[in-house]
Amino acid sequence: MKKLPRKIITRVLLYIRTLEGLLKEKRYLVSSKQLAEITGLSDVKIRKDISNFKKIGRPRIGYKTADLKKTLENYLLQNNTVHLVLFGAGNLGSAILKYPGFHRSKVKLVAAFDAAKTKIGRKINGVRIYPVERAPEIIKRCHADIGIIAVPKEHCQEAADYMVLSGLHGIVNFAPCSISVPAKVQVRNMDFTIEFLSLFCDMQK
Amino acid sequence: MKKLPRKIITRVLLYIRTLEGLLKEKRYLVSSKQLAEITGLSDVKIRKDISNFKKIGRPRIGYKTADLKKTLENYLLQNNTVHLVLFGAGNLGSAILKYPGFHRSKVKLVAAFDAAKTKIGRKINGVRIYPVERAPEIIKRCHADIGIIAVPKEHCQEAADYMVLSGLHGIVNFAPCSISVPAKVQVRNMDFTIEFLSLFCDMQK
DNA sequence: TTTCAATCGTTCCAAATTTCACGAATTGAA
DNA sequence: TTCAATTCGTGAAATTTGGAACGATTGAAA
Repeated sequence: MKKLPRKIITRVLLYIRTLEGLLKEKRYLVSSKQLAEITGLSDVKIRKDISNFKKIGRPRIGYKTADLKKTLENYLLQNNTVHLVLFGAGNLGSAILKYPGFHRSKVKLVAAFDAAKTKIGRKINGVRIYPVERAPEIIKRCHADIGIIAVPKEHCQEAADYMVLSGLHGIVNFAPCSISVPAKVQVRNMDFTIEFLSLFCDMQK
Repeated sequence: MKKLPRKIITRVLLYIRTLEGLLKEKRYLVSSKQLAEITGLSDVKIRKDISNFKKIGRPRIGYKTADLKKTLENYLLQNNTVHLVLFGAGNLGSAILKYPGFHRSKVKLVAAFDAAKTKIGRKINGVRIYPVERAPEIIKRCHADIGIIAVPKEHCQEAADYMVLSGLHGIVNFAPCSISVPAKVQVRNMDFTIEFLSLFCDMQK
């Protein structure tokens, strides 16, 4: 099947999250219009996104919540668990390690790295902290998929280099600086300041 | 002047961040091509973004770093400081309170709210934590612009309601759930799980 | 002075994305 | 059974976004 653009992938993941919530509330049927109300997207867009996968909806009825969720998950995630490693166990890093949203989901944080001697060997929320030098070895051993950068921006590129060296092909960068990596490595930047400011500018109508 | 789409705003904020970095390195001239290399965007796109504001570049030379930064800032931020309030001083909330990236930027976190009696009255990084009931009063008093949701998802909608009640028109939601707010309120969702999964799906080519 | 190379700014075009419009399917009620 | 109402799925139009091409400008070198 064809590769989907990122926008659609992100929305579909939002549908999956929403469907999970609906299932918890025992709502076993849902229409694109209801999903639209919850998510704030348009119903047509939702139907079109869904139609990338399978004709699973029934006119006049909507979708079976569980079936739709399963269909979307099968296509996007195929029962995979995404393995994450974290660089930087400071304030933000620790918060990510303790993030409860991961617990029962398809995401697992398997190791953390830090430069501070005092932190090494400790465990946070069951995840051990290693010295950065051991990153390549450990990342390969535990088959990590994605690296998270949560180090001060002075060490941002260094962390990225370790990740590339370790064979990671995906990086989520929380540091407020750009990194330089080979083209095959995908980077997603999450600069809180930029997020806040961009929302603010948007608000100024 | 015309309102710019969000994508451009976000990129321009990235240029501003990049230009700040260049100034620190005493690089007083920069070309669109150099900015492209640093940011990973295309030089044409960068020139086009910049041309929304003013003809400030000089062929064969590029842009004066300081002037360009000032031009972009003037248009987008107009010397405003964005005032943030935080709901939820747990792990993630505390990390945001301690986030060093805000210090010398246009963003200021002015108050935090939490439901836990034990946290109320404490200060984190100079920001006092108040009971949520006092949110409307305090938010109005300190002219906050944007609210950050960092509460467990069970209390997500409640936090959003307080924000709307307090007159906020922008919300950044870190909780993994959708919120329902009036149309005039802008919401930006930051679900870490979705970010990681979407990057992962993208990587699967 | 003239020429050349680099870089900006802009127009035009292609691709991607969203919205619109509508036919098809299904259920429930008359 | 027939009709009305609802909702899906989709082709087409419209909008947005990104990219290619290119003229214009500038500084430097011959």
